[in-house]
Amino acid sequence: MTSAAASPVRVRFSPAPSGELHVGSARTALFNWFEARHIGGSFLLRIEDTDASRTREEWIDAIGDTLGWLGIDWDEPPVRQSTRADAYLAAAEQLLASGHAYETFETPEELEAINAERKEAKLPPGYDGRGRELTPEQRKALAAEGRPRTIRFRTPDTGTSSFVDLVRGPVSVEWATISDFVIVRSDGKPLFFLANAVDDIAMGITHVIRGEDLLDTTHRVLALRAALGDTEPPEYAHLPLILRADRAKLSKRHGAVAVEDFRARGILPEALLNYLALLGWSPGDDREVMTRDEIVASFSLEHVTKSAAVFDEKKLEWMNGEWIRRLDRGELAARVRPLMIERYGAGVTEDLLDEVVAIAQERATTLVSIVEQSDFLFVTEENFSIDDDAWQRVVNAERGRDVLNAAIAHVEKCDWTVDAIDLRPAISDLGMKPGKVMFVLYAATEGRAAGLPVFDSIHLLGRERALGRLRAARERLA
RNA sequence: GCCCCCAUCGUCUAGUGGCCCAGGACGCCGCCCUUUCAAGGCGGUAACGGGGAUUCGAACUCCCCUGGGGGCACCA
Repeated sequence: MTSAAASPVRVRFSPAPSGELHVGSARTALFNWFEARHIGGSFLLRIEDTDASRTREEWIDAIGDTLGWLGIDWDEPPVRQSTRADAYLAAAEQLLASGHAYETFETPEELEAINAERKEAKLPPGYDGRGRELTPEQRKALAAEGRPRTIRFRTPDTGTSSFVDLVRGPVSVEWATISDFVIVRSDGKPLFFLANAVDDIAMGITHVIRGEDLLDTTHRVLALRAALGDTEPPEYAHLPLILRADRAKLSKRHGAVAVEDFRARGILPEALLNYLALLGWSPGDDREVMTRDEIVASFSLEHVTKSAAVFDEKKLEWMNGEWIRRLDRGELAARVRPLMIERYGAGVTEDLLDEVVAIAQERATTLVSIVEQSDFLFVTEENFSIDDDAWQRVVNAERGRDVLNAAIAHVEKCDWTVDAIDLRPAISDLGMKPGKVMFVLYAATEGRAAGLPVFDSIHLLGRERALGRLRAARERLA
């Protein structure tokens, strides 16, 4: 037995590049990374692109970008499985030679027939092992017919496969329920199980941390490793799945599931990382808003939960608001700037950006909400409009016209500072409670009944534009 | 159909036999503050799926049921 110091922890995140990075995958990546950084081990990246038909180059780059955005770094150059076919095929040959695997020659139609039979017999889909005892001559003859050749791993007929999962404890299954599975396809390409086993051995992976959807495959991979001569299998930790609100699996068909979707919506990486860390893990105390470093310091697979977790976007947004408040103003401005420029173009000056951020930071929940709330500053006067609900409230207000008149009179002659613009005294003079009628001013100047603090907004708008909008509202009301 | 995993407030979770007639957070509701509100403060609502067993004592252990999820293919 080697000591812990002699065998440092090595974990890997191994996405299949068949789309944008899903939050579930991101969570898996995060937990691996947390474990590595907590222990001081290595975090590696492996691109599982053995299935060329599902792989797209741009997804590979996109995954790297997304991980980078989250602040995840990796310690060695990523391994591309598509470049390692020789190693997998060599392993397959080794298994063939040792009798752990064998060649079969069924056509797709024949396999379908086998599955139909098995279904009839109430057996799980799979293979019936009919090719196991073919003689070399028979195999040669079958191949000569031009039949597809695959390589299958011979699973035990009896006995039990078991391993101890770091989060679930002992897990076992009867071998009789697992049929011989394909490790090399008829097109000569290796399959997941083989590539996985070979690479985990080659990369010296010590801890496999992945989603619970892969729990059952562990028995196969372990058998494969043993057949390949491996004597030091890694530890396995299967993370609970992330579910939608209706407890169905989180999928791309319903709402945002890609990390990039949340990024586009103005979720901060700090917040998403923090939220994801708490889906299936807790520090064991009451802390919730935690920095990456705090999470790394406290992380332990022992505190990983066993049951599936529902992804709660409301809580994510709350947490995002917490993070928006924690950033210093300059940093927040830097995060908002690109979104502002994308949306409003050159009109976004540094001064304006800085002021918008200053007044929005206290209440915002997403970056995008800050951008949206400041739209009234960038719209031209011709295009400025008040949304229908807000206007209806103004129309229904008892003394909307009086409020507008008072505001106009004040704004016409007051000093141009936020403090001087304060319209509360003018409204109080009318005998009204400012808080009750302020929405009239929000509607007139910002176009909606609620938004960024209105005195600051008027200040930002400038006297002429603000007066123009207030007067326009007064006229429209007449 | 077969196999595997899971089960505390609506949601994320704390809880590892007495500290629990179950704690925190989000959400929701109410009140307060207030320049609207998506912010802040205070308070409230709300859970151990059911049944057995073990024990002086069970949310915590065991069994059964129920429920939820996952896997099984030449996807990963």
